[in-house]
Amino acid sequence: MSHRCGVRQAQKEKTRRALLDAALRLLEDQSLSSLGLREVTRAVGVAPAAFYRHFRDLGDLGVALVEESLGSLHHMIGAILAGQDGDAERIDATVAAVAEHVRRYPAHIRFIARERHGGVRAVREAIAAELDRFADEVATDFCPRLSAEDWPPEDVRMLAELYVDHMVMTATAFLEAQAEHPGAAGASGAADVEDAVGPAGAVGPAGAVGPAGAEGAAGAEDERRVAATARKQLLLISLGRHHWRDG
Amino acid sequence: MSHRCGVRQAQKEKTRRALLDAALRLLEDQSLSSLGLREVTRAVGVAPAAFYRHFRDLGDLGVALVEESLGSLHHMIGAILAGQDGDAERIDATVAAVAEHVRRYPAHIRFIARERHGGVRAVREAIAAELDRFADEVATDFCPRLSAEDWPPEDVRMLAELYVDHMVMTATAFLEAQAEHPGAAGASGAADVEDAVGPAGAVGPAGAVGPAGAEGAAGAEDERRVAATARKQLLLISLGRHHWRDG
DNA sequence: TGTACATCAGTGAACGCGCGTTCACTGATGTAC
DNA sequence: TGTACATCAGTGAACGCGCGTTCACTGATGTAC
Repeated sequence: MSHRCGVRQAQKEKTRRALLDAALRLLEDQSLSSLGLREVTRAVGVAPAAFYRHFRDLGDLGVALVEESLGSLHHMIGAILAGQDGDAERIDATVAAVAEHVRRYPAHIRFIARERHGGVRAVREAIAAELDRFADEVATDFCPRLSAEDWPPEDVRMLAELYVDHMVMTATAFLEAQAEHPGAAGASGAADVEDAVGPAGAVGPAGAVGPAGAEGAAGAEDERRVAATARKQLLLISLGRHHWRDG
Repeated sequence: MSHRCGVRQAQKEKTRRALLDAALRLLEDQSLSSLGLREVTRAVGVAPAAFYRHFRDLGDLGVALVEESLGSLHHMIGAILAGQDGDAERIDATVAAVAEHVRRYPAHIRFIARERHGGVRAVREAIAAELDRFADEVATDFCPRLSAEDWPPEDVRMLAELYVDHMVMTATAFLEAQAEHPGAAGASGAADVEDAVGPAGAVGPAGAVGPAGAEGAAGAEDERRVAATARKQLLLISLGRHHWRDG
């Protein structure tokens, strides 16, 4: 048997990663259902037939990209929801974290936004399932806070879904704001996108959401506007949440 | 000159409509960037070359579909926002109207949801511009209510964007709920989709959102759940809105 | 009303092209003894 | 350690196919007199 062997396994994994990365890059300018198998293998530099050693078809590759794209978000949100005290602080931290995430993994976010309602059923369903799990987590993290006020479970779920949808909405808005100014700092290739600990080039610009921002000028302002709107909307939702059980 | 002539103009318009309708139907199962020109002309029953008498390319056709798909929503929302008194009543009316709209024009809504972040730039931009106009209208309709309480313009805009995004979100959720049970009543073809005054077959099922509902069974319940969640979320937002200027 | 000419929506054949998939193969890596 | 055999990731050629676009054309509709 060949489970957990050595060099060959590693080389195969390397090609697989290259296929995923190349596809993700190509998907910045088109949707999955118009992406070509030969287009991907050409970008990687392997024969078209090699594709089939890793994926059944492009839908299969798409499903793999979904898990990769949304997996990293889980930890981020969990950490934020648990760690903060006041509403305003938690909201600021959340919006800043979303902005940073979009900066670091723009292609992943674009992929999710594009394929969430895209033309490939398997991918749509994978995204829906993952976002559902997301809402579960948010509900669980909020539950201790809310059940003390006697929130029925379906109301907790309702709130969690509102938060998740708003997060996706905000991430997409950040993406569009950043797409306006192509001359940004974090113009990294597809290679280092999966390093869990981000490269230095990706940490810097995230700080620019705050005071600094010697960037591509036009886009940074859009980004601040998106952040301000998102914060206000979350604050308004928080106000509603506090008065929910009043009457 | 031939402006506003007779038979020939009418025949041309008829073919154009057939192309739009056929494309919209085909787009229920795929995205615009994977739709083929020949696929559309084949469905209509004309030669591929005939397409160019009406549209430059499929992106051009897509932009035409955007205006058609979102145009009908303007009147609906305006009428609802202006006409109701209490928060709960207005919310109920809005959610019911969105549900009915999705039932009547499912393909239009699916098209907007799919192409809002899809692979064709011109179409994305057309949708963004139209949704922006939407937010303007909502802001204008809400302004008299809110400026009495000294809402700054950017806060009004923030709220309007939240409402528009929530409406798109809700419409999409209804769509997915209805997609679960294909045996619904309003299974009309692409032909009568554009009649402003809906056919009898389309008015019926919309009423089923309320008490009745002798439908495809599984999907109707999903739909009620989506409606209940949307109403609660809008109610929560209303609560937040009322307390917004408190501090 | 009738005739001669202009317009132009739709035709159908042709083109070159890149697609997804298949197949027997090669040769480096892994395994057994 | 050395040898003989097995595995299997990647090759490259071949296939049939449908694509978008072009072009000169046809014939019904529209216009001028």
